[in-house]
Amino acid sequence: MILSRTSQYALQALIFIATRPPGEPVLNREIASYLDVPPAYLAKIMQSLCKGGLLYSFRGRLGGFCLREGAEKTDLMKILLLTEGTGFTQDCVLGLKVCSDATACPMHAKWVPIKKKLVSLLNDQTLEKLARAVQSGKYRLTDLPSSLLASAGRN
Amino acid sequence: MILSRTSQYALQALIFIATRPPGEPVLNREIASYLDVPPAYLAKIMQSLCKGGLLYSFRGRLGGFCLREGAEKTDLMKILLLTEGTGFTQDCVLGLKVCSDATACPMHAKWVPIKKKLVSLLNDQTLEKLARAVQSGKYRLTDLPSSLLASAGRN
DNA sequence: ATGATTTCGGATAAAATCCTCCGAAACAAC
DNA sequence: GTTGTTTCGGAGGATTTTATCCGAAATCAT
Repeated sequence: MILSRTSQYALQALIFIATRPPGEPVLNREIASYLDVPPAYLAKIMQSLCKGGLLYSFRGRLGGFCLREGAEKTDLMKILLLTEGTGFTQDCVLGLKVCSDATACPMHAKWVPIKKKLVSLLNDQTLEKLARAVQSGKYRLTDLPSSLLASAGRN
Repeated sequence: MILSRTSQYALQALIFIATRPPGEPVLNREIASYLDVPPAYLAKIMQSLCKGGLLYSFRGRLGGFCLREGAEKTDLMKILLLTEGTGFTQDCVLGLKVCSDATACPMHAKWVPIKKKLVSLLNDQTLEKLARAVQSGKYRLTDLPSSLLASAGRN
């Protein structure tokens, strides 16, 4: 799997919040139920996104989470840095501790261009863009209802 | 991490075997010590590569593992199919069960081209090619001695 | 045959990831 | 202040991944 479940939940949740009117806190419960992910686990992830500086949180009635000012401009790379750690785009495919242009694994030369494309995509995609894409109705953030699931194909 | 440890060990081991004279079995112990990976764990992986049809194994004296006939032409995709499963290149980035051109997550359209590049690279790289690259001396299969490790940089 | 070597197969342990539970603190409404 | 709601923080459980151990089977040399 290319992204951990934690990362997938985090991305989904942040994009979802970005589709909502800014400044109005969204309940963890609401996010979890919309995305169909375990609420208690999502809560932990939300917590760490707060600590990571992407979200504000409010307790009690009218509480919930909302994006920090300017966080709509946050790109996926910044988020994944929080959830996957720095190695995610830096580590050698074959697992070598050191793999640079100077001293490389046999995949390095061919791998670098793909990695670069991946990184620039992640740097380019912001929560705002992705939220708009969802709002347009052309793309989904959640699974289809299971009644339709059979006919849709996988790729 | 983009590949599991199991996959990394498997790739390293297979490439290493491909650098050795074909038909002469290589000991698990030798592979593990050369690659500096846990021998008992590597043994399990070797076993599954045998079941996957990539290796022959021989017990007893003069035993060990060697590539099946024609396995030098095996591409990385075939190997990763064994070690990562089919989802590795098929699953949706955001984790949706169904994510196709017909009904997609907001990353889908931008993601597909990168995935295609990745898949065709994996299809193109064979054990033979990679083994040659190592034999040429331009590329390494193992970590540098730790005495040099500090100065070499990470990317 | 006997002994040495090596993989095989199953059980088990350790660590990481995924996930749950619960009491406490913060906050709003009454 | 009391009550209801929500996040916070810590503890713990479940599952998967990574890793170890050991007896058994196969193989070869003597």
